Amino acid sequence: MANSDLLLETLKERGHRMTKVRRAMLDILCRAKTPLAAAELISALNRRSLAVNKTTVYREIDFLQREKLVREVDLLDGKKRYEVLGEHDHHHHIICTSCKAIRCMEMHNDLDALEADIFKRFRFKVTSHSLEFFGVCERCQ
Amino acid sequence: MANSDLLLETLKERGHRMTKVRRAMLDILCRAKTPLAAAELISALNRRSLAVNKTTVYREIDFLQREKLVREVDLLDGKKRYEVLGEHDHHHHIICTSCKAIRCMEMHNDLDALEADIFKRFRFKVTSHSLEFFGVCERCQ
DNA sequence: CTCCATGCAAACACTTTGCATCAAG
DNA sequence: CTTGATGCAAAGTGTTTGCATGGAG
Repeated sequence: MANSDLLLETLKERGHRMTKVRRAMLDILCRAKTPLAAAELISALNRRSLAVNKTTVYREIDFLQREKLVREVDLLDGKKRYEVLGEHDHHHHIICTSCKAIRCMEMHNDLDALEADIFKRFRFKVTSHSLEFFGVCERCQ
Repeated sequence: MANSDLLLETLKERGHRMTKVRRAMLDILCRAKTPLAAAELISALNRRSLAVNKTTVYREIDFLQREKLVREVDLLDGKKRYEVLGEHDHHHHIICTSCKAIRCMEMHNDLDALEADIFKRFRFKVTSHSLEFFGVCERCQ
């Protein structure tokens, strides 16, 4: 989705170290077409002949989240998933409850009006939202 | 939120048994102002002097979900939460990332247009969605 | 050389399963 | 009685912690 070189540059500028795992994880996350769970990340790393420990992966995910380069997504399948937080590629997910396929869906300013309304009604300042759609894909219908 | 007697009646009509735990859980879920996690349900049951095993609680939650009386909600705090699925009380949640307070927010036909659009674009039939807002509540700002 | 990054084992939190017993209808 | 509900212990799954070692800058 995004360019991992850009993200690496960002981290460098912030004074963070560049390691093989960090580079690979960012690259994998950037190329992923759907949010990845920790186990999927580990598999992907292994496929690149990187035998990374799960602890490292979880810690790196934490790090990338703290750096605001990655965010957590919950698709109600019992594990946390992660995706890179691109500059402008705001999107949501469509999950087929039959075949479990996940697909992303671009959207712009989708909930701005709603969030403004929430502020008016509750003085609650929305900083993020999660919005996922569940249903049946064309093939499974 | 909803009336537990109504739900009990529904279950009875479908030929299901009525037990002390089932009655109590439905009542607790109906009175809850926010979705409850399994541990919270157990505490609530204990407060009513019902010493219920966690296995029973998880199994009852499963049952109520299969019966479409309860649905799972994920508020990104690491545990599944559950709430009764009222007839017309479609709502979403607003979660303060500072004090963790949860509040519900009524909404009507909120995403119908979006879901119609999804069907047009992907032939994907949306059956449900999850939408939660994260941010800072008035008091924590 | 100094920290941050990593690996390993063990602990943790939450949820599920297997099997024996109990109780609603 | 029959079948679904319950309890208990144990296992399962995903994630986190403590501590020693390794590697980037």
